[in-house]
Amino acid sequence: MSKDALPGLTLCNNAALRRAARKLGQFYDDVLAPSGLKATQQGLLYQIHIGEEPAMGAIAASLIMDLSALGHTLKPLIRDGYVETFADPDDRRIRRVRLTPQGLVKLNEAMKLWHVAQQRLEDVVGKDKAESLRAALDDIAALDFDLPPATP
Amino acid sequence: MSKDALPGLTLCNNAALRRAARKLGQFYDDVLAPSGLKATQQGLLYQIHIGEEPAMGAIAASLIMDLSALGHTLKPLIRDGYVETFADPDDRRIRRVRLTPQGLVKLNEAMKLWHVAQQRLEDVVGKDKAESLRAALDDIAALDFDLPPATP
DNA sequence: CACGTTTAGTGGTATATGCCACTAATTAAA
DNA sequence: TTTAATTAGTGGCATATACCACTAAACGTG
Repeated sequence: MSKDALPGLTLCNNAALRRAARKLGQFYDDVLAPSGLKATQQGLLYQIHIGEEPAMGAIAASLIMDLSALGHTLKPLIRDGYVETFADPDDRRIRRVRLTPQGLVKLNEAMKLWHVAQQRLEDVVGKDKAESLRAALDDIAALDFDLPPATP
Repeated sequence: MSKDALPGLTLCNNAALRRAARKLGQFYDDVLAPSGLKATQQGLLYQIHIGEEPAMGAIAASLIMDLSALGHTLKPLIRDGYVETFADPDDRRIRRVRLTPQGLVKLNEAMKLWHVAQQRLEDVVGKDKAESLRAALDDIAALDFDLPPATP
């Protein structure tokens, strides 16, 4: 017994989620490491890729991420030349995002590694279990906890 | 249709996990806000509390967190006087951690709010579903992806 | 059309987390 | 016991993410 030195007592849904996220994040990051991308970056490039030059707000909404957080996360990818932004000509408030050619190459490279990670995980936990886990996580992501306001 | 502007396509286990973690984290953070603690901090205080003056390494192992990350996360809590560290007299490499009296007070305050969040979540998703989700997450956390090395 | 409001992003600040290099303390080996 | 290897943390640097205050652009109304 070297690992679990303390009782996990993971009764907290949020704590359990973060813990699992750290674990899984490390795994995906490890597998993706040869590409030089983190799993979060690969995921972001992918999200941009599947969108039609998505606006930042649209990406943030899809990822359930704060808009400013997205802006910050995007910076290293822009700096490294994988992504570029441009103002929407019809509404100059809107900034759209697209992959550069190098970004697309890098994404393809990372996707190969992603498949490896994804496959290895599903080998370990089982395809069904992984699928139902994702479904449960999507449920969480889709929840609507409107804090019961006084409706004044 | 204002929310999901892009197709979620959450096929990636890791992406789904992070997305759910952002969502749930925001919810717990919102509910805990009156205490001035983030959900991560409440969880960390709790983990310290249930341990017997745990060593940093033990806490990090329990939370599946990098040791240095734990050190960083601990800093604001030490600065705010909720936590203190001290060297183990039998092995001065080891730093043990404990709550200060104020830390205990703050934890109790935060736990009340935590119960609210936890309850509200379980009201929304259902107790069984929450429980099985936690079980699945604990499974993930307990996985052992030893990258098949060449075993030289 | 001028003014107030809403919408989309940016920049600053703070926490969360990880990796790496380095130090201190222990332990194991020669 | 003197030295090599292991263990526990620290500090620096980088990304991930959030909230807030602020700017700019578009909208809606009188």
